[in-house]
Amino acid sequence: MATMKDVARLAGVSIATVSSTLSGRNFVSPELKERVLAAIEELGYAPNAMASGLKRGTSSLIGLVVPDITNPFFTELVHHIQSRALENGFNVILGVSDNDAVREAELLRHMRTQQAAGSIVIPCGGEEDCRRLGQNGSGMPLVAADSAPLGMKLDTVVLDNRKAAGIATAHILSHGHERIAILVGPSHRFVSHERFLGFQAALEQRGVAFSESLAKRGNFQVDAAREAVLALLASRPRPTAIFVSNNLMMIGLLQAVAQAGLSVPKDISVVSIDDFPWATGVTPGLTTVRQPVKAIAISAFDCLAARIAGDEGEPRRIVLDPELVVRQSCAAPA
Amino acid sequence: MATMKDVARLAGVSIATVSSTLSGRNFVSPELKERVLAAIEELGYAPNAMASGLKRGTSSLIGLVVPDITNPFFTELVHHIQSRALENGFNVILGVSDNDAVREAELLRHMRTQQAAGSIVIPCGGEEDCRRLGQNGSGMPLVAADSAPLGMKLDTVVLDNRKAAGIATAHILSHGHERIAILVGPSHRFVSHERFLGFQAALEQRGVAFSESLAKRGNFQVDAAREAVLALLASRPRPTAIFVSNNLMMIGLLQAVAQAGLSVPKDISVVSIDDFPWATGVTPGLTTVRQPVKAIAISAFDCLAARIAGDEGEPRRIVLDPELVVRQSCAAPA
DNA sequence: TTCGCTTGACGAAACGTTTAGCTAAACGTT
DNA sequence: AACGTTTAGCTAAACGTTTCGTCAAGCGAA
Repeated sequence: MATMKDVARLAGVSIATVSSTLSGRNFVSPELKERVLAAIEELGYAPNAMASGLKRGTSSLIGLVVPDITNPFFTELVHHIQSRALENGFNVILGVSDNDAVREAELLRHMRTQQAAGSIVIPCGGEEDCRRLGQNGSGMPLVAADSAPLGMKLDTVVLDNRKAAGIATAHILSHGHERIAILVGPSHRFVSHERFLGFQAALEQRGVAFSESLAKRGNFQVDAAREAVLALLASRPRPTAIFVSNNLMMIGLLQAVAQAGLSVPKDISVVSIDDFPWATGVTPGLTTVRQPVKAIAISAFDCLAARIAGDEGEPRRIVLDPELVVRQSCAAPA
Repeated sequence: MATMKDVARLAGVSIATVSSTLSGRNFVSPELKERVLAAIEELGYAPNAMASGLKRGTSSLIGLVVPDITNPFFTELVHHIQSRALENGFNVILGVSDNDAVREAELLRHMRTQQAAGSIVIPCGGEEDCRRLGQNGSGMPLVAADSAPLGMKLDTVVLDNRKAAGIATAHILSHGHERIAILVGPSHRFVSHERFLGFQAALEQRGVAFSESLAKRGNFQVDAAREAVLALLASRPRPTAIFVSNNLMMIGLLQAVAQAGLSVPKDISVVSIDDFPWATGVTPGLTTVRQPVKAIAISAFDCLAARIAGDEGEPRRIVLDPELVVRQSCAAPA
């Protein structure tokens, strides 16, 4: 592999001149510049980011740690963060924590070892684990996105979860439903709690009673949601609508409804949080609350970039607004 | 950020001893080992992969370049490659080429600059672009997965695309269909071509005529597929079944069928290549040909790992078998 | 005691960059 | 002509590791 030394020798200049040519930090005469570029071309020289990073004490890598890349919401987030990073000259090291806080911490150590200039994490743990993230003494800037509780000593970028649940619930209520069930995520997660509160608040505002028996607390995954919905569908009186607080649980719901031989929205109305890329491919189209995924991604990256550039201000919290996407899965009760 | 020097000073040993303790390459007495570990703990020392990589002339990074991370098939591939890599002590730099061969090449240059020990690429281009990948003179080992044409001078890991199309088509034929349409991907892509050939061969074997008017050539994307299917559904005599040669086109198909007020499989049967994580969430369940995603991922990584370890053998081609997953989207014609 | 041998630990030289500091040539002033 | 000033380009010292060769101490054998 050719090095600067080789380029310098071939071009008949010093390595400092090669370096200056490449970085543009010092003036190099057009004549030498040309010779250097020709030598680079001829040797197929590519700079060595490790050497340069070592010397400069930083890298153009950022870490990105997500709980589960197959969840389309996270996939899209990764996608947007990656492309924003690329536009800004950064490469992304991807880590999948698999919803395991221990692995998450381990991956962040990896990022630090790789000298990542900073990292973005979508915390998978409960509030306790998140608090530990906040005490990241590593010196590597860290930004938490999506499921960051209040009070982390970090920049955080989150959805207004209460509002998201609120507009979903309000939409259901506006069709005249009164027995509305909810699928809640894992109780130790901040996101679940917020969405649950938003749901309750919306009911209360409309004067509709909340019944604990209609609240199913699961784990944000497909299977648990299916079982929960089967139980709901078997109960009497059956709820006429279900608010589903994330996308994976929506899949479980669809499975359960099909299995019970019922149909949406004739027998039961549903609205969920998290839009799907394929929400338009199913019949009926699913009414969902869309997160501003791209805006979350960009805000998170830009926060991180600011920290990398040396911003030392107080931790910021950016809260973004959801948007209701009305399709056909919510209708008036039978 | 603490360095080995700091650790050495605090432990009262040389940096060589610290290095030996960490790498285990030389024997260190238990006593010193303990002092070193204590110092590491106290200082919160983390090794600097750039320095070590620079010295050793290699890194524990691998590049992974995919055309489009939001396609669930690629998402899953990324997921499995990432976890296999992690198990083997590698971190993954993710690059999304966005189906652009220029960007793909650029990303591979990035990987090289970052001193990736090797890269896995899912080529997005046609045969011409792929051939260029084969002449990668960079010295960085490269493995192509999923859509690699024959004759690349690279290790390749691919699905048996002809067989995949064959078993899908045979399944359709076994229900008695005779007017079978096909949605083909972009014609310059090897994968499309192979799947098309598999389709034709299966028809021929059963003595069913192939009609060019029932072959719709698209771009593997949702929108084009929807339009193509709308045209097919409007044609008379209408085809009774459609073979869809990838997952995104399947979404387009579902949209078109809903838009035309028809239903699967009553009015039209469908079978597609690429299973979806949510294929079970739609009604009716989609009959698909599943790619052995995990096996592809593992093979690709293991090939790369062998090259990184110094394997200098001839380029290998690993061909893996598809599997038919029967659900409810294919029935007898009306 | 002396000699070689083993062994745990160390010193110092790389790895490929960046960059501070220097040199010498070229120029404009007086 | 002598002087300072500018400037293109160079030299060499880092950056934090790994690793080769060295060294001193401890040991058994002669």
